[in-house]
Amino acid sequence: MTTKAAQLDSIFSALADPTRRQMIEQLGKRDHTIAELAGMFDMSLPAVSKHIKVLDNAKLLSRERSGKYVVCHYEPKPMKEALKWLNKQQQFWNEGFDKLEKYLDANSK
Amino acid sequence: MTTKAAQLDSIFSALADPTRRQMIEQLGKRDHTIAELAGMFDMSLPAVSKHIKVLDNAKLLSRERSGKYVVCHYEPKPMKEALKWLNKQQQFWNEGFDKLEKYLDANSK
DNA sequence: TATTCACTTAACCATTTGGTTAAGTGAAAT
DNA sequence: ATTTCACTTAACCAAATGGTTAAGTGAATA
Repeated sequence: MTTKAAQLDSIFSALADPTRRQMIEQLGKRDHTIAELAGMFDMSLPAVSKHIKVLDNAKLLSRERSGKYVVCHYEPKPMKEALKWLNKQQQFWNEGFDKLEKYLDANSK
Repeated sequence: MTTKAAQLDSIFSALADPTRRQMIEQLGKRDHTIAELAGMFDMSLPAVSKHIKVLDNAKLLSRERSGKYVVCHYEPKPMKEALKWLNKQQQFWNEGFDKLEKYLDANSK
């Protein structure tokens, strides 16, 4: 199965915002409640809630109710999809580079 | 020197659009003129020109005049910056996972 | 049961984005 | 010199983004 474009759309646009990248960085270390995340950034709770929603839509995190708290948990799978695309791109580029190198080698005698 | 947030902003938002990702895929294989790229996508030249500009601002490509043509050349450096961030994120996450594994190992006897 | 706490949703606003068509520019061809 | 080709910029538009404050919801506490 190949990654759908729309999936990469939501992943890359989720990662395009510095606040959201920082949130991911924090969640990579451990789970956090929304209020904890809000405490790290100088913006209103609704603003934070919106960012979380964007990350949730991109499946970069999952939310779970724990009593009156909502705990956010980092989900690594979409990140791997992004890495896959970037690596593939680099690989193709390197192949092109290899071709050039081979050409240069073959004609350098 | 550490990658500035604004740099990753422009890279990830450039990659958030499917048309621009396809352009990068094509340019990864070989250079193309603007008109060639335009031919691959069902949109006006100005629309293509705008996308190219976004990729140029993110330094994912360079433009050079060649007679009356403008040739676009793929630049791999920003892609490496994106890969660096994603890998770092995965690495931290894996470290956390290792910690969990170690804990489980230590308490499994 | 009423209140409070931890969010979420709604309504609003300014800015950005991604497209359009029309006008401008610079090199090539006639 | 004029026209044509390959863009680029300008002006416009609708939709999306990222923030705000105010109102709504669901679980815990008094």
